[in-house]
Formats: sequence, C-alpha cells, structure tokens
Amino acid sequence: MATPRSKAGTKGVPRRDRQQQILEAATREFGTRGYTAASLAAIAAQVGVTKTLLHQYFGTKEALYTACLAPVGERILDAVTTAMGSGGTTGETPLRVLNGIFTALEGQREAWFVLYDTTLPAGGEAAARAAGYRGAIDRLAADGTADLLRRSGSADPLDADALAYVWRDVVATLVRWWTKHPEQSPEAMTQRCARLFAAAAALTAAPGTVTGSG
Amino acid sequence: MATPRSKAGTKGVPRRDRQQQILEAATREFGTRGYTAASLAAIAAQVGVTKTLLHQYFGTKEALYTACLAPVGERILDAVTTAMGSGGTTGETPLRVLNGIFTALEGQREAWFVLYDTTLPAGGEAAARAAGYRGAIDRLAADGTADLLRRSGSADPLDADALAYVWRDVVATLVRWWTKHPEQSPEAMTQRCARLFAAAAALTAAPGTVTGSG
DNA sequence: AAGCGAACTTACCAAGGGGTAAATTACTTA
DNA sequence: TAAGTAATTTACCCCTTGGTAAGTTCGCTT
Repeated sequence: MATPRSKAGTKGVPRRDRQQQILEAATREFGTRGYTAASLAAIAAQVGVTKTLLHQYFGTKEALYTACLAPVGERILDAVTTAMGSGGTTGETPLRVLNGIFTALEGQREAWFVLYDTTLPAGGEAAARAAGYRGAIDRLAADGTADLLRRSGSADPLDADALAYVWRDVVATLVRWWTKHPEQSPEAMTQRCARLFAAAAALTAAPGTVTGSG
Repeated sequence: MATPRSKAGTKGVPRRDRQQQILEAATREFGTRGYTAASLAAIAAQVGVTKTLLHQYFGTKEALYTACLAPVGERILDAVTTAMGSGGTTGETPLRVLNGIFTALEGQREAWFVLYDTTLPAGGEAAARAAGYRGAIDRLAADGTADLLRRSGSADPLDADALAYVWRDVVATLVRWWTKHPEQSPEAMTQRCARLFAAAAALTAAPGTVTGSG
C-alpha cells in the first residue's frame, strides 16, 4: 500500500449516518451562530468532512437549514400541543409548556434557536417554513396569553400582542440560560422556573403599582 | 464649468456633521442587523457617502462600532442609575427603570441592540467595552432581582442569575416590540408594561402551582 | 491666480463565503 | 481481476466584505 496521494475516497461511513452527523452539527452551528453567521465550512469541519459533501447531500445552505428545521419544528410543536391540551389548572399551563419544551430540547438545546432564527434571508423558503412552525406555536400560546389578559381586565389587542411577544421571548431566554448551564436537567429547569414565577409574583404584589390606563 | 469627470471633492459638509450622520446611520444598522451582519457599504450608502470615508473618519469596523457604543452605553447607564436611585416603593422600581430606558431610547430605539449585540467578535475590544457597560447595568439590576428572590424565599444563587438574565431579556424584548410599533410613545409603553405586569400577576395568583424544590 | 488643506472618491487587494465540475479512493460483485 | 458504484476530496469560480493607497474636487487664503 503506497502512500495515498489524495485523502479522497470513502471513509466507511454510510450516507445515512453521515447525513445524521451533518444535521446535528448544522443544528448546533445554526442554533448558536444564527443562519447568516453560520459557515458551511465550519459545519463540515466539525463533522470532519468537506464543504462539498454538504452540498452533495443537502444542496444549498438554505436547504440544509430547512433539513435541520423540520424535526425541531415538529418536536417543539408536539410538545407545546400536548402540554396545552392536557387538562389541569390554567395556572399550571405555562409551567407544563416549559417542561414540555425543556424535555423536547434535551440533548440538543440550541435547536430552539434554529426555529427562532432572526437572521434568515427574508422572502426565502427557509424563512417561510420557519414562520409556519412559529405561527402554529404562537397561535397556541396566544390562547393562553389572551385568557390571562381577559382575566386581568385589559381588552387592548396591542396588549395581547405584546404579552404573547414577551412570553415567547421569555421562553427563548430561559432556553438560552439553560444552554449556558449544561448540567441542569429539564426537571430542574422547570422547578427553577416555578420559583422564578413565584418571585415575579412577589413583585406585583407590592403596593403602589402605576397602573394608569392611557 | 465642464462636466465633472469625478464625483470626488468636498460636498460642503463639515467633518463633525458628517461624523454625526455616520454615527446615527451606523447605530441604526448595527442595532437592526447586528455587528456581524452589518455592512459598512450599507451604512455609507445611507449617508450618501463612500465606504472609504467611514474608514478615514473612524478607522476599522470595530472602531466605528465602539464609537456608536459609547453614547448609548452612557445614556442607558445613566437612565437606569437615576431610576433605581430615586426612592419610592420597591414595587415601582421596575416600571421606573423601564420608563427611564424608554425615554432615553426615544428617537433611536435600535440603539439598545448595539449595547446588547450578541454577534460581536469574541475577544475583541468592542466586545470588552460593551461587556463593561452591560456589567455596570447588570450589577444595578442584580440588586433588584436579588431583593425579589430574598422576599420570595429562594436563596439559590443560580436562581438569582437566571432571574437577572430573564429580566434583562424581558427589557430587550419590550424594546424590540417597541421598535415594531413606532407610533407608541415612551409613556404609553410604560403604562402598557404596567398592565402586562398586572396580567402576569393574575397568572401566579392561580392555585396549584408546582413549586417543588429539587 | 497660485497654492493649500479639507472633503471625498476611484481603483485596487486579500480573505472568506456559497457553490459546482471533475477527479480520486475504496468497497463490492461478477 | 476487472468493472461498477458509493463516498469523498481537489481545484476551481464568483461575489461580497473589510481595508488601503492614491488621486480628485472644492473652497479659502495670500
């Protein structure tokens, strides 16, 4: 066996496995850096492979992103749907949703940010698909937040929009905090959230709130 | 006067004014697209000038960013400091802080995201300076959140970290929502936040919360 | 009018990104 | 052992981006 002049040729990794490896690395890269800043070369390097292989297996960068998006979207959507579907006190719902999300995300927490990537090329198909998943999830969440506002006496539609917006980003923030504390289990996160909610309640319980109404 | 063959030459705009124009455009661009995705050419085009002029007036991209950062950092830091300094019920403090931030940001709301840009090149000087401002602000906020947790009975330092983290991102989210609703005045925003707080309180007031303690 | 400095551009370079065509290597099968 | 096919790389192309060097135009002064 003479010294191979080129490193080309099979490495004994079947296509399916390689695709899976690539998808995982890509999800990590897209999730941490965002679509625009993510580099195909970096993803390829993580897998120990060349940029070209990504193109041959998945096509364009946007197609690769889409391939990462689908499973994440399904998983999160499922988690939220079942969490909101199962009966129980309304007060428990947000924590159930969080718990569902944490559980669905365990093992690949950055995946969340693939779904909520803000750097997608506007007008592209990737953005459209991501918006599709987010829309479905947001519709579920909107029910909950609208319910909250009704009970608290506000009928302003902008209030509803803002509250849904904030809630969604709170979830994102909690997930981001979680990615920075890898040792935390999903259950531990859920319980921590419960404590944080309680602390927030202590705030609004204080007297003299400035609840002017325009 | 023959047709000028080149568009070079002075346009009658003194250096100081031009620098100001550039800083405003750059702040907008950095704030909306993020440092990495922001393009010097795009900034220059907004001002009606060439990329090269930016370099001559501010140096590298990172230096231009730093020039944008300083005034924003000072303003936000000032706003938060005075909002937390002035006495009053503790329950009012978060709203006072928000009001201070909204007021400080009016006229250039995207500026917030210059301060909290996540795409800065790690290890660079820009990142260091931004971290400096954020650190000062976060220390102020940490006092408030720690106080909250103490009152709610949790002594876990990670809880404190998470709460401060969430609070900061809630502010960011509210600012982002605000940028999408340009017609809203700072005062209107503050009052809306008050209503949202009340709605959130309605949540935690519900029975059967899962307050397990690991 | 000649000169000078401030304001500004044209023309360029190197690096990095996405993307493609054409090899190259290795495993399997006849 | 020769052929075929799957897996993978090499060597490109083109575009954008940050960055630099060398002009070019204008207005003011002497």
